[in-house]
Amino acid sequence: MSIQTLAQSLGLSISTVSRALNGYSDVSAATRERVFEAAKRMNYKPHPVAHRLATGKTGAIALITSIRPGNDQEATFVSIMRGVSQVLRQRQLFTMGMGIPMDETEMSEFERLLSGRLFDGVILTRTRTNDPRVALLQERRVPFVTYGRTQDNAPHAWVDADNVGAFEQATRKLVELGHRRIALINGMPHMNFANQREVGFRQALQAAGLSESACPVHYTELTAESGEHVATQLLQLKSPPTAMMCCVDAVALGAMAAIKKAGLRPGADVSVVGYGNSPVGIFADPPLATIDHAVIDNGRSLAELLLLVMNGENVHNLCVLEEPVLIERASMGPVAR
Amino acid sequence: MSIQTLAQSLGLSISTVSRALNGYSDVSAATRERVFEAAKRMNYKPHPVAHRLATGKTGAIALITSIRPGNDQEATFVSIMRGVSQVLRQRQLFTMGMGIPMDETEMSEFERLLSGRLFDGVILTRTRTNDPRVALLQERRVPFVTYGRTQDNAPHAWVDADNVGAFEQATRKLVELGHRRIALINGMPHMNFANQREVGFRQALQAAGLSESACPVHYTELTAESGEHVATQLLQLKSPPTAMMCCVDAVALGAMAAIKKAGLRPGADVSVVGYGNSPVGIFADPPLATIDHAVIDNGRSLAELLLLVMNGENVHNLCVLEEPVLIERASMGPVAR
DNA sequence: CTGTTAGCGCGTTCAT
DNA sequence: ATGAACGCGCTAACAG
Repeated sequence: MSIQTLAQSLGLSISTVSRALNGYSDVSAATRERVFEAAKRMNYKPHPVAHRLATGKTGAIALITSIRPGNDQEATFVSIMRGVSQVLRQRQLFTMGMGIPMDETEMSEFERLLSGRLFDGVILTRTRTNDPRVALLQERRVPFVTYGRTQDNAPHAWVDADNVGAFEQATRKLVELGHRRIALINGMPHMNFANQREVGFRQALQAAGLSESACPVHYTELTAESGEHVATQLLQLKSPPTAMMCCVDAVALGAMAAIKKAGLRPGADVSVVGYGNSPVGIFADPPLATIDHAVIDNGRSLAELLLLVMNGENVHNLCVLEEPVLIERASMGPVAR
Repeated sequence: MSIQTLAQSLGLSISTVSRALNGYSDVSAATRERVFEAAKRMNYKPHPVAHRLATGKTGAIALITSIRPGNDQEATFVSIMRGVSQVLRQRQLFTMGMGIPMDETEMSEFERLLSGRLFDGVILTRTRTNDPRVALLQERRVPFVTYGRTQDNAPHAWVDADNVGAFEQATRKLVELGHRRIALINGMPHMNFANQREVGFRQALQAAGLSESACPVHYTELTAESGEHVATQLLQLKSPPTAMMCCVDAVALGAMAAIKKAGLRPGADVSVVGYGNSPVGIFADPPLATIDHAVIDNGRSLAELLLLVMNGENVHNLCVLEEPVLIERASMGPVAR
């Protein structure tokens, strides 16, 4: 069922049928009617691939993340996909989630993906402070938006949480609760979100006049296992921290486990704060204090910005900064004395 | 940089260049060399869309899941994607994750997706006992494999865990520990995995001669919140269960929270068993007994089966049944007396 | 208003 | 061993 057979059965030329279907004004109302009726009756659908070849548009966008072992943050990816696809579906666009391994093959895989021309635009997640993928997207002039900012790349559209502010605020809160030895269990510092959270953390320390030596920073994988491992080490220090800021909830849950295994009570003896408000955190024991983060809304914002970028909008002011909210729960409390 | 310009710069015809590039035997070795050299030098890549139009192949496969609010099982989707893409990448195939909302628009969206011709094959997750999506894939003759079996559909290739055996075994273990009132907090029964887990559960009850009335089954969303809600109700029964089998870990974590709020100790007063071996379970308090499930391996299997199906293999014996493993942890213990 | 024609970029059969 | 010519299915510039 091609446009050809449809045209023949109508006794019209292919181009007339095409223009009728695509809503051109230079076709008579009567003809348009006939064409639409016949198309519906014969259940004609334009061949998408031929359509793509002729127009250069694919009708799909890619949501790209990096995948690597030892990363339990996968649920957020699907949440973002949910928000993105919800918006793009209304525009008849497909959202395709794609994962690229974060190893030595990364850039060649990324390049292969871009060369595949499967999509009209890209949403790139998990940005790094200096992100070669962003550079390549810009070089290729692919419309894109990032989830998370960068630091050393040329300007681009982005959606991000105010990581600095969130960690500054949460750390300050711990200071107000009397904590003077606060550790940060952070993600790898080349990940931009981790970098920012550390900045916020240090700002709060400095404002409070806390010594850096009493407030160690560790970099680790984003897993409960890593969180437990690092927290166990921290608790063996001569002057162990009385509070631990954790870059994500999974790490925080691991840290709580370590605290309990050391015979201490999270929230009472050692405070723990996570990030992400993951659904199980509220059911942890004690419930996990965390920083809430509207991931699905971010997905919607990403989609809306991408539509603007694909529409040729100037990229410079296309950004959305979300303010996360500290959720105080029992894992966070006054310093023990 | 099309094949045309490449051919011109070589003083060859388009067809010769094409055949040289595609490894046809009827082209001289010398010419082949020249063509390859020039292609590399000029960085020629065939236009993927034109290639797709000419061949009918897209070089991509879709991993499709249904998305809906109140479902915390999203991490498994990314794990599967990881396994699938790992295998398919070696074949130069792209893996695209796509989510379709599980509501009244589902089938029209699914149809639109299939009509988009963005992929050569499909992996369909979260099967239902009677799955209209499977029926449509068969009608359209799209090569596909499901993650999870169906019951009322025509035969198809699948990968699945032995849900019946896993829940039968875990429930039997609870019986051996002395439990006589065991509840099942299950997913919606039209989801095939939930249906199967209930079958296994009931088999164990029957074998042990336990009364159905003492062993209630509840159907709920796959969230910690729902788990807590249902468990709270269960604990208010006149003869509350001494053990709770939960269809997923998130529900189990919620159930444990409910048990604690009721002043009881999970594992000592009320045993809890989950499913999925989610990474935070081992750090729960007490550590969560669960059923381990090699999700990434399943992803690899899915990819391998799909390659066979796309290769025209007969579908009837294309299936992989995984045996999950019960992991006994402290949330599971002898019945209190 | 409608039809003719020319791409889009590639794969492939059929002569030579 | 090579080239000419056609098909894939559709869009769009041009002519009438």
